[in-house]
Amino acid sequence: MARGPTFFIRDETGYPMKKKLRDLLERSIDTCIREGILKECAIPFVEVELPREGSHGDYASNIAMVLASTQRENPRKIAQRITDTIEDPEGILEKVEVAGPGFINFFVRDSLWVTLLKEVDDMKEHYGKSDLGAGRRVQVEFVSANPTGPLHIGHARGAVTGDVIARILEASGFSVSREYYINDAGNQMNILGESVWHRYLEILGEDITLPENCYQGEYISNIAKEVAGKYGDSLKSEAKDTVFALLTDLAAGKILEEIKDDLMAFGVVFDCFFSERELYRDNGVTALLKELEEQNFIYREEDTLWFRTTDYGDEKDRVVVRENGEPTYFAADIAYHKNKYERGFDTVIDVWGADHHGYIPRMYAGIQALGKEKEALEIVLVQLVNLLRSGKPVAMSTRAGKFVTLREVIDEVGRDAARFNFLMRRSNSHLDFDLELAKEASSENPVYYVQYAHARISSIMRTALERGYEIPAYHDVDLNLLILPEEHTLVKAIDMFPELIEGSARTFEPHRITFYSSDLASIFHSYYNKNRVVNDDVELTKARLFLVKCVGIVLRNALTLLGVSAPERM
RNA sequence: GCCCCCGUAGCUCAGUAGGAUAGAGCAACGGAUUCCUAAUCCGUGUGUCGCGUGUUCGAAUCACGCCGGGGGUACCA
Repeated sequence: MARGPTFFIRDETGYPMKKKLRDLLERSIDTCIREGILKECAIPFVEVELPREGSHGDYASNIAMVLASTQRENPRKIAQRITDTIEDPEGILEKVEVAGPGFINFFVRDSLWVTLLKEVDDMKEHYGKSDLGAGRRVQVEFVSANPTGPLHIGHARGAVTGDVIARILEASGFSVSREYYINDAGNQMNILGESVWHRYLEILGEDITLPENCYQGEYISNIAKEVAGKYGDSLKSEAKDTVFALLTDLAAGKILEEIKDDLMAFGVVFDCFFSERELYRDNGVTALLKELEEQNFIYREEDTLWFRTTDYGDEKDRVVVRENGEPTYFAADIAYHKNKYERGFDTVIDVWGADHHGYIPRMYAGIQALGKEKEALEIVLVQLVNLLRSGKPVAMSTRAGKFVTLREVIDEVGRDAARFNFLMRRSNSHLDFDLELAKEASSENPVYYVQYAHARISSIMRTALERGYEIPAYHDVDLNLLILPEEHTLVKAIDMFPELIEGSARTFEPHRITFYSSDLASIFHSYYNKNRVVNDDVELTKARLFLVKCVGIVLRNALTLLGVSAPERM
């Protein structure tokens, strides 16, 4: 389970049926206490869950077992007392049973299931959304790759993960800003300019040996060509400092534009690209460090400035200004986060590659020195990707400029398949990304499995229209005709969608949506193969059309959250 | 050495807030299409949930200790 439980007030939502049952239980317990059937106590959070086993009812609660210790009483007895006291004025329940060590199992009346679909029909593309975030301002910062080369596949997973977290939070009622931090102030930028310089000389016919630390990719030569085309050999006579700065800016600008294009093609759009250079404007970083030094978060050792990160659980203190007077990346990062909070974000989410996990303690130290609570920062780690082709590792070397770019992945496997495949694992675990598998249009590729379910539903709707049916709304149909167990299974799955999103939002776990969409598609495909939606019975057809329409809405909503298209035909 | 992540079926992985008899896909084998899309479905097996101790009514899940894999341990970014 990831971080972030303090993000929400706990039981604010819950999907409709669970909420109803929770209310019944809470009222019953309350009554028991008032009438002396149970001892006085604080009522804990009442959990209602979906039992694995069908014979355990539609829903179950463990509340009696939770109460057992404070009540000093056999949980089965407590369960029985609560059960006996339950009032069910709406007539939700078929029956209630006490089972096992003290579970309370609820069997919901058949006719009630289908009423849950009204919400789906009413809300349509908004079904599943909530107002949990209550408009709180959240920033998600992700990708943030140096503008020294095109995005490669290693960046892709972070890009999708951050993007979908942002989408999920938006759907949960947060006001979300997506941000890309451009590290354009460090030494790597000078090397970028230098790299272009050497290629420029090469194009002008000089023999060069590229220094080992320079970027070697072909894109550098392409930029150099443009430079040569524009300036001819005039740059050779300019002062080197000026030329390097010019080349750096020019290259970084070009590369950044390319990065933006690639991200756009990947369905990832940022609200803000924040330049590290901004932080240094008006001596911003220096001023902040001085302030922190006065507050004793920072101490001086000869020419070096150290931050007391050990005060916040870090292994050792960290340098913020080097002996040579250059601030470290960490120094800029403190200033950057200060800037984030000054812009009014209540919570800031950093999506990092897992190889940066060692920076977590110092970042938390940083924001606490700024006077923020730990809760104001959430760090989501995304594990690295193993790129494969037909099961074999694809060798990559960033230094030599040999890597598979994001653009190439999108071109080869497609945006939908790429995105979906990156979300098929928890961010926390390593991901094998197989290019051949990802572009295969078959049952091996879950993205098509889900999309196919959606396309199939669209097809059913087309057939129905051809045969003179209208796509029914909730009040047009007799939902009591939906009596099959698999129809109830579908309704239950649809019903849990809002809570699923809530869980994903709370834990920053986009993969839950991926798994859910596969599950729902599976239930639907099975239902489809077993039963005819458009059949000889007009009323039954209408009822099933409505059900299937709801499935389609939820599939579409789930795919939309993943940034994956929901095709009408395939 | 220290820190973080991972360890669940032959393989890749889920496991929703500690719940009842542990799940899916793939792989293997056998079946399903007069009719809404076969990119689909149905059936057949598999587990010391890495090992151990503890916490409690109850542990894959929490705590501690081991074992194995990966990553991090810069005045690099």
